[in-house]
Amino acid sequence: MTRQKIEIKKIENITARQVTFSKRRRGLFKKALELSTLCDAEIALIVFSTTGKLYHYATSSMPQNERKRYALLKKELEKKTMELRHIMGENLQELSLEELKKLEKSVHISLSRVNEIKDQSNLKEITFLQKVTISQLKL
Amino acid sequence: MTRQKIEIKKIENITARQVTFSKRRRGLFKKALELSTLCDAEIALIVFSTTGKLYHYATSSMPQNERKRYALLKKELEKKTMELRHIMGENLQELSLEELKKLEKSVHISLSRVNEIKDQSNLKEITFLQKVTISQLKL
DNA sequence: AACTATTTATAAGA
DNA sequence: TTCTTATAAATAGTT
Repeated sequence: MTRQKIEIKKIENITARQVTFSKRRRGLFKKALELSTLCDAEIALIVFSTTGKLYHYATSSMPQNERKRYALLKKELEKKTMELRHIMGENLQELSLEELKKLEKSVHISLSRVNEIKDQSNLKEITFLQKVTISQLKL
Repeated sequence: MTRQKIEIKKIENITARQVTFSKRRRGLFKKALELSTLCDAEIALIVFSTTGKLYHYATSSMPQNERKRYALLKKELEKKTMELRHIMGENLQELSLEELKKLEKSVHISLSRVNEIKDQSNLKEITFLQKVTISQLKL
């Protein structure tokens, strides 16, 4: 990328490839760290060299291996699924009074946002429908 | 890194953070792809945004099953995250008229269920107890 | 979503 | 490997 522009294809010269690998690997990990820091994102980065060496980076909140990452995703999905159910009025028995209050608050916020949307020109067509629905909901 | 040098620490402004996240994420994935191509390295990169969105890259030599399972789960999670947002009144601009109608119907069903729960005796008791507690606090 | 002034990354050379 | 440096690429702030 400098002194001369290079084409992005496998570097055949082994020495040159190793040098580039070393330089760019450092750059990549640095960028990953910066992104996670700046944007509060969770990142996992694993690099295997052709020589079999492994380089690894993961934000502290990111589980260290594949299985754990999968479990995290699964848990996250389960959580979202349950959240959705609650919002849809299912399994409300599971909720504590405190949680029910939060849910009510959420629904209120949601409805005020729907009202904001009403004012937007591209949704003018459906304003009528929304008015009818909201009056039915008596909110 | 340009126009002005920035300090590498969490960006507090949400809009600015999202913009930076989008830009740098693209940059990071590009760099990952270049490294794997130039140096024939195997790379796995996973980025989780604060909004719960998942971005993933893995060289083809990463185990097939793992990637497929992951991709599937990722898709589900993104779908659920979006559904939740819509229900919470966010990103409603993305919805078609047809989808908005469905959402309205869902909210309607949800609210009637919440009303059912309200009528249940165990909650009545809690409400009563709460009233007592509140009146006590006012003394 | 584009632009552009700078900063950062890096290819080649030492 | 490490440093240097000319140049390519990335990107922060702006529009």
